[in-house]
Amino acid sequence: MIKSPRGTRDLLPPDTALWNFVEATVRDVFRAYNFHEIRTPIFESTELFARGVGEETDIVSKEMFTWEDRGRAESDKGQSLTLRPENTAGIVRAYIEHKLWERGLNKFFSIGPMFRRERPQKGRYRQFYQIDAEVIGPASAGSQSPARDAEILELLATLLDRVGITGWTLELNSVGCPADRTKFNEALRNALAPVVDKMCADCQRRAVTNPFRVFDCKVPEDQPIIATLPTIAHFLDDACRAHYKEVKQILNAVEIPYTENPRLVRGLDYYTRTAFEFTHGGLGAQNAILGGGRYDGLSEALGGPPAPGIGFAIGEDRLVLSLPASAESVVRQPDVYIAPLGPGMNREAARLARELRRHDLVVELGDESFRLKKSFEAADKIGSRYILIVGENEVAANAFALKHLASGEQVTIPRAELAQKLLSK
RNA sequence: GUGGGAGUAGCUCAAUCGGUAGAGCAUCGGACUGUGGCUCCGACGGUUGCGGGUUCAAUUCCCGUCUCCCACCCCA
Repeated sequence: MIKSPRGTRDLLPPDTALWNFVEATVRDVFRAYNFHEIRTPIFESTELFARGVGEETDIVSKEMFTWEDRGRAESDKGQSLTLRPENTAGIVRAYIEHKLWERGLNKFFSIGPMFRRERPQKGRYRQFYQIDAEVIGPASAGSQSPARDAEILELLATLLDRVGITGWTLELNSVGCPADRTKFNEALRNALAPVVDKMCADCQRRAVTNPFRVFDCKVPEDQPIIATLPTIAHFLDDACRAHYKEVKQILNAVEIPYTENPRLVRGLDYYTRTAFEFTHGGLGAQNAILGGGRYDGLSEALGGPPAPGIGFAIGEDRLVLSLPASAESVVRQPDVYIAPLGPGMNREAARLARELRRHDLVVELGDESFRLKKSFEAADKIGSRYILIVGENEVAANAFALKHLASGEQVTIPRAELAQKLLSK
């Protein structure tokens, strides 16, 4: 049997209804904040991600689905292409390619699949879905304002509330400018050097490869040491510090609760200043529903003009996993099951179904070969409100037996009044 | 990529010491030819994830492999 490839999965009804509910709600929220949809390709040139996300990141160095184009044209041959592992680089590429700075401030959202070649586990798939938003434009259009950061965070709080997720936590930090991070990194290495041999094996490795990660250590014995290490907050320059402060003050003004986490870092190279995550229990080790931050230097890194921006990516799979159990039944059930009874009745049933569907009723259609009992069972099974019997007697009288399945109440109703009856509760 | 656990009918799970693979639910049919849900009866359903090995005999023991789950790593 051919199975779906590792780390991919089929979304089936009724789960798809839940996904559609989430996406419809998300679109409503974006509309209120004047965000507009952008759709970019699902694969891009490999170079885009190498430069945009960063050669040294895990994503680029070992998680991308990459192949070489076999195109016949010389210009295509050997072109290295990659299934997008994230969406920000592609959107910034589109910003540059279409000279979107001419439009001032761009507020985009996008929903679609991303691909990373990781080992799957709960809430982590090789094809997964992200709901992205990006605010990008020239600084003169206000793209660098802390007001944009706060608006994004307030939007997210609204969005999670609207889809029905409770118990989320907003974790907030500022990772400063690249220069701040260089200074911090150096200070961290210096602080670790004399104590690292007293720490666990993982930390000893992290101290070399990625000192930030030492903060993630869960070994109790290491905590006193970690408490003494410097945090990025001490290394922010005045402008970054002021920016961060203003973001927090606006959040206070709009009453969005947040937790400052000076140890929060993000894995993609392009982040500057504001960095954030919304976390949720019940997701196992992958507890981040979404993450994001500011990327003031990304456009230039990709060969574009200066264009500060901020964005986020929601893991839609994780968002759905975080929904309360009460969110399960959002499927609209049929209003009526039409039961043709006996030879030649399919034709009349089809005409009736067509009429009723024009009134925006949800109609399921049986088959004339079914015994009436079987039609009833089928109508029950799909949860239809009514069953409509189309037999010889009904056709002759041009009036049909309509039975309410839950109450058992049955009436004979003239054809002309059918739709009205079905529409009225 | 590393470590651990699990894989038996569509689903949830049994199967004693290695001895011909079973139940509930679901599906289909019948009791019941134009009136459902309940009940009863019956049927269908399996290369025990896949491949190899040991054995008279493997769902069971061994090896490999695939997938999922958990953790690491990392991220959404």
